[in-house]
Amino acid sequence: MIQNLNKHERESLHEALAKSGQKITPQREIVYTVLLAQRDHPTVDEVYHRALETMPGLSLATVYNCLETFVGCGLVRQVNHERESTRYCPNLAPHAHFRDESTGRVHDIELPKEILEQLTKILPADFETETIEISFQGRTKSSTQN
Amino acid sequence: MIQNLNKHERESLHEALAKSGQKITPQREIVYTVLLAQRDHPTVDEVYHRALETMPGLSLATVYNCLETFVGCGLVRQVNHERESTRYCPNLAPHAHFRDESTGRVHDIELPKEILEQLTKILPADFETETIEISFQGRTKSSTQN
DNA sequence: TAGTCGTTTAGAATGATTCAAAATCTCAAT
DNA sequence: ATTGAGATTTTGAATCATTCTAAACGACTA
Repeated sequence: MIQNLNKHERESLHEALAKSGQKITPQREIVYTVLLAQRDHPTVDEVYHRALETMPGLSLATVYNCLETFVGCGLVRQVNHERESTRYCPNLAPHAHFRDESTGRVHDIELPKEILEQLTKILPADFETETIEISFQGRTKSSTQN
Repeated sequence: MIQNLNKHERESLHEALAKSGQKITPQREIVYTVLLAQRDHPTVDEVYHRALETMPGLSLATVYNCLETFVGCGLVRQVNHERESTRYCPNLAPHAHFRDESTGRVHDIELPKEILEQLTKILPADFETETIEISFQGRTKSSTQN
């Protein structure tokens, strides 16, 4: 059902973990695989249930741990909307998020780097940015459920 | 300690409530007053404790209710960062937020409307935006605690 | 084979927020 | 002024995502 990681993906994972001095474990591989398999910004719980199919007995706490690890080593981004459960996104290119209020789905929106540059310019001189998050909220008209 | 609302502020409040068919109550006036008195993006709990000084006996649930009401009628904006407690902001002009990681403080950043316009342009044609949130995360260099 | 250290696990704990039900208040109409 | 209907407030319990704790496990090294 869920494809294994390909060579390149496995390498990213191993490299990122190694770089921050952490180990490769079956749990981490599966959680990462689940994230790549369906890039729909799943919640922890969704990741957990998808991963259970491959590894019954996996615990929810481990999924929390794995995802936290990935965020820590820059493999994955967190996506928050209001106070809803945190969602996870393996897209590392700079992008914004659009949350469709009618479906609850989150879509990635490509973010031209000029806009990012302009944004950093509106900050006072002594403000140093580490992260910029841009999120849209609204509805899609046609809703061809893309 | 906390100034009363001035004529204009009181009007905004009454008008906004009236427009959405809701009543004016002492609790709502005080909560709104607290928000205007110190525009430092307080959490519900902070608003609650500040308001208690003027109205002992006020309940936390009421503060939740009032703030929800204000958000509902567009008087106040919510500000979320990661999974921290929601903060509240009575600044209605379009602006972004900068969260200083070293102090935890949130600063308003004026947002030129050209940028907002550009942002809406990066969306696919059938995406209709209702809200755009932009938040920076980082540190201030000088930290003259402005 | 034993020791070390990071990881996983289950379940308890936390903390922000929401809910439920009863008491109270506001305001328009009398 | 008084009343009544409906909105609001209050208290305390409930919920839910997330974090914590402590024990078990595993991989690797001495």
